[in-house]
Amino acid sequence: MRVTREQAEKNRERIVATAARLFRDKGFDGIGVDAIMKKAGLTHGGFYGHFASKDALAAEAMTRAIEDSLRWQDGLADIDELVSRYLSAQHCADRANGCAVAALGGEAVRQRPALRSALTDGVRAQIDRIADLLKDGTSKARHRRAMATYAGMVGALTLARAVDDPDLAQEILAAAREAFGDHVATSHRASSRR
Amino acid sequence: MRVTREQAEKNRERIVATAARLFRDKGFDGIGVDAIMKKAGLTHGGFYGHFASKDALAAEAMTRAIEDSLRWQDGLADIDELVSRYLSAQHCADRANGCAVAALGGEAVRQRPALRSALTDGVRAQIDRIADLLKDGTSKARHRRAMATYAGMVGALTLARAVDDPDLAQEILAAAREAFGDHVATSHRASSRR
DNA sequence: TGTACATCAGTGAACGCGCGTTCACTGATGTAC
DNA sequence: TGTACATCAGTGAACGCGCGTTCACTGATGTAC
Repeated sequence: MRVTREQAEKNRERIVATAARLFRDKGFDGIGVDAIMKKAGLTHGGFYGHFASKDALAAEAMTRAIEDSLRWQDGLADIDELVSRYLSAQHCADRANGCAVAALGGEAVRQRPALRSALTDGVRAQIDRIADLLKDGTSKARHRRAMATYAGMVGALTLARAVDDPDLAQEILAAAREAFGDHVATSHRASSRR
Repeated sequence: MRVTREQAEKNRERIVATAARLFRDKGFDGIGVDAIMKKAGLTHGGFYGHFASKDALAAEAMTRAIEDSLRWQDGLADIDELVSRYLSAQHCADRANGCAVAALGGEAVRQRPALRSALTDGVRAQIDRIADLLKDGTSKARHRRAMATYAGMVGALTLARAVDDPDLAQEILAAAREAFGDHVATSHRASSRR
């Protein structure tokens, strides 16, 4: 049954937002069009009125997921707080609403160019944001440290989620929080001056 | 046609070894039983004479992949060399023969317990190995630094592979090599003494 | 050592299910007068 | 503003392909005598 244009647009939005969460939670191959549409409160048949293919939705969903993962950091002015939140038990447990790069980075290599491009934009944006929070050094040096810090964050989250022992997971998160918090960002600077 | 028991055992081995490489290259959902058997020089029908299911093979292949990814480090006595090799352009390009944790860590959450358990063993072994290469500090402190270093390595490799810009990928690898090489392992120690 | 039979590793056709995609249809919305 | 018709968002059945799994069969290996 037909629906207002406004409502149709809202539906489309909801599909993208739902997919952005479900893909992060279950992976691109782990969730189907049918399940996404059902979760969005629609039936699968209408899908192709909104998107050319599942891949096309995946690319849009990745863009959305990247936006989501950056948004929670808005207003954070402290690298230590950023790192603590990123490496929190909460973020570790909540794949669906967490960092898209950590959740989908490993699968992205095999996805469409548009999707990889969206992810790359997200990586760049995240590196810039971390670099902005590092106070000392040239822009170039801060970006270098930001890349290493971001790598540490993504890796620690990936490891903590992959491992089947909750204690080990917590140890990894704690070790990374200590290593990549601001006091070490400082020591990185010191070492790169050597 | 029947084959020597010895040959059958070799075939089984080859299936596991092939799968260990193909899964790392294409992901668990990205490669089928048919393709694995073909690559191993057999036909798919014989598969279930060797394994109970694709999942069962995946668990064995993960164990094998973990062993592979640890073996190339044998004889390395220098943390800097370990980090350099792990974060080399070569390792970045060669998913199939590289670190199983970086290649499959993101998908492991959704796999069988046996597979996750194999991966967890691998993570522990890798952390121990890095800790052994760090010369100063208590065992506990070295393990803490090893976890952060390993996280940085896995994250940097994941990011470099995920991104669609080769220049950015190289920058990330270079930044991580600088940050997680031994001179910074030293500065980590310094900072944890603060 | 040689022979006869049982075993069983590997083959390839076939099955069945899941999932991406298509399509005829419905009925509410949008529009022309 | 009201009426008549065209449009089209969403529905649900159906299609077709890929893939994990099964199975009857083959013929070489393994074994009993």
